[in-house]
Order: sequence, then C-alpha cells, then structure tokens
Amino acid sequence: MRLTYWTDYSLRVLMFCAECESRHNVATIQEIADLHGISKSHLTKIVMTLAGHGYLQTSRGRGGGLRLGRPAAQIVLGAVVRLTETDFQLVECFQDGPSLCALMPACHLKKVLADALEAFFVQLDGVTLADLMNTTQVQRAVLQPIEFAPSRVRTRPRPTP
Amino acid sequence: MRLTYWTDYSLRVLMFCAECESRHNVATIQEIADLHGISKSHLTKIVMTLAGHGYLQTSRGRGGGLRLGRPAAQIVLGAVVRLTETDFQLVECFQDGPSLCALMPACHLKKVLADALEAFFVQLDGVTLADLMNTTQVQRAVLQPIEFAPSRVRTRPRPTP
DNA sequence: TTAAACATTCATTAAAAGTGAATCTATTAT
DNA sequence: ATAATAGATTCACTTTTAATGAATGTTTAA
Repeated sequence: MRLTYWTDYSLRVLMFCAECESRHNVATIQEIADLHGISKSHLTKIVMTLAGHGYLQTSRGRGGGLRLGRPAAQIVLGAVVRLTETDFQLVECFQDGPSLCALMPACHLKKVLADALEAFFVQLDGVTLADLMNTTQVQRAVLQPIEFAPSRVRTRPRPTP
Repeated sequence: MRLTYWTDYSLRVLMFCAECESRHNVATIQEIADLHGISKSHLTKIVMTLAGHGYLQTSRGRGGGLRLGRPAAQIVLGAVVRLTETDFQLVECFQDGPSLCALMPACHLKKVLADALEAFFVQLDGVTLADLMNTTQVQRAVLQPIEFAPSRVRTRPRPTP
C-alpha cells in the first residue's frame, strides 16, 4: 500500500513548477534535483513522463527549463497519480487472463477492492495542484532552499510481526 | 499501489474457512496451501497472524484445523487489510520524524493522500467476509478443487513507459 | 561557438516481498 | 502408549522491481 517515489517526485516537481509559475520563473531539472538530493538524470526521466503527457512544457538550451503545461488549478491530482503509478494489481485476481485463484469466480473480492481503489481516486480527483500548496510557505521553500535534503531513510516495516 | 500476497492469501484463507464453517467442517492449513499451490509453512505464518488477532481459531493434533474466530458477517474487510498490510507510507512525507522533503511543511499532500487512503478503507469497512462470497460458487470451489492452482505469473508493469 | 539545459541509454544496487526446508510441539484416535 | 496428524517456529534463500546514477547525446540561446 505504497505509492512509488516516482509518483512522489512527480508531484514535487509539479509543486515546484507551480510555485515558479506564480513567480514568472522557469524551473530547471538541476535545481529541483539538487533540492531533493537526487541525480539530474534520474529526475529527468520523471520530468519526461510528465512532459509527455502535457503536465509540463520543457525548453532546451540556455534559459530553458520547465513550465507547467497548464494552470495549476487544472492539474488534477488523481489524474497525475493514475499516470505515474502503473501497477494497480491489488490482488492476484486483478490479473488479466484465466483466473489463477482457485476460489474464483466465486468471490466478490475483485469488485470490492476495485471499488475501494476507485474511492481512493475519487478523493484525489477532487484536488488540484493549486489546492495542494500553501502559496506562502511553498514560496519560502522554493526561494530559500537553505540546505539540501538529507539522505533519505527508507523505512518499510516488515510484513511479519 | 499494490496489496501484498500476504494480504491476498489472508483473505483467501478467511474465505475458505467461512465456507467450511457453513458446512460445519474444519479447514486445515495443508489443504488450503495445496489448493493455492503454496507451502504449508508459508501459509502457516499467515494463519498465525490471523489467529493472533482473533480472526481464526486453531486447534492442533488429529482432527485439528482452522475455524473462524467469529461469524463471517462480523469480519470486516477493512480491518483485516489494515492488519495484514503493514506499510501505508504513501509518500516520503508520511514518515515520522523530521521532514525529509524540502517542500515541507508547505504542501498539503500528506493530508490529501491520507484522506484518499481513508476513503479506500471506508469502502472496505462496509464489506464483511460474508458479503464477499457467493456461497454457492465458493462452495463448489471448496468441494471440488479439481486441480492445483497453476504456478503464479507475476506481472508488475514497469514504471517507466 | 560555447555554455546551458533537456534527452537517452545502459547498468547497477538495494530493499522487501515471497517462499520453502527443516524441525519442534501439541493433540487425539487407535 | 504411541503413531499419526496438524499447528508452530526458525532459518535462510530467491525473485522482483523500485530506485538510482554514470555517461553521453542533442538542442538552443546568449
């Protein structure tokens, strides 16, 4: 029950660009990568995906960088997450093809979980990039990236007690 | 955006036991493991977790096995999934401790995602184990496990296009 | 024409889920 | 009693895939 860091960074890029937008600035991959302590090349892939789907406009060369592909108020969170997250197989019976579970097609689990997933996204569909930010505070963060993000600490608790 | 196989099997065990319950039978770990093509020892760990939280009652020795710890209609899906799934860190900022994201505490992402997760569980909280099954069909599957489950095919699509 | 910035390819690492073998313990039918 | 059954525990391994960076190419504006 996690989202990927891919999604996480995708959202951070959009937030960063939204703030730059409001300041009539252009963001660069390098500065966002530095801000979060990851490599430019890695973040580039993330940016490319977003750009490929119209969420960002990129321009090369000097003075180039990133802009939002559309107004922040028109960027719906659910749509972004549906894009960046690629694997929605909650349980095995979500797989296409012949059923692998010996209990199928007896149970309603698949539908129940699909409904729950839908509820998750309905919630996210009610939020835009603009809603996501407290302009004042994000502005400060973007303006004064005092220090690099500390090295990440990944803590994924074990499934067995 | 996946649930673990741990959760998947947990639910299958409960469904199996629910059906046995209605037939005044006792299920065994071995037969459920065989039905799904996984090892007894592995499934035992799953069963132990469920038993440890009152969802199953186990009894050892000859004639022993598994029973539901309470009526199927009182086993709420959301509660089970909350138990078996252990990692709800949707994005980095869900981590305890000092914020690692350079944009924090500026954005509302954490709350928005937490709300979406809640919506997911609210949906599951409206479903019980009893709701989950079409009794007739599950009964048939439990009664006539014609063949073992085929070897699983895990297909997790890559994140990058 | 050079520096800046996006774009692409390739390969590697790390983390965690998933899993089984082997063994121990309890219980009951005979 | 004791053998068979079935849950319980420990240990270690495998597989998957997310996460990531190095190296390099391409475009564009100053």
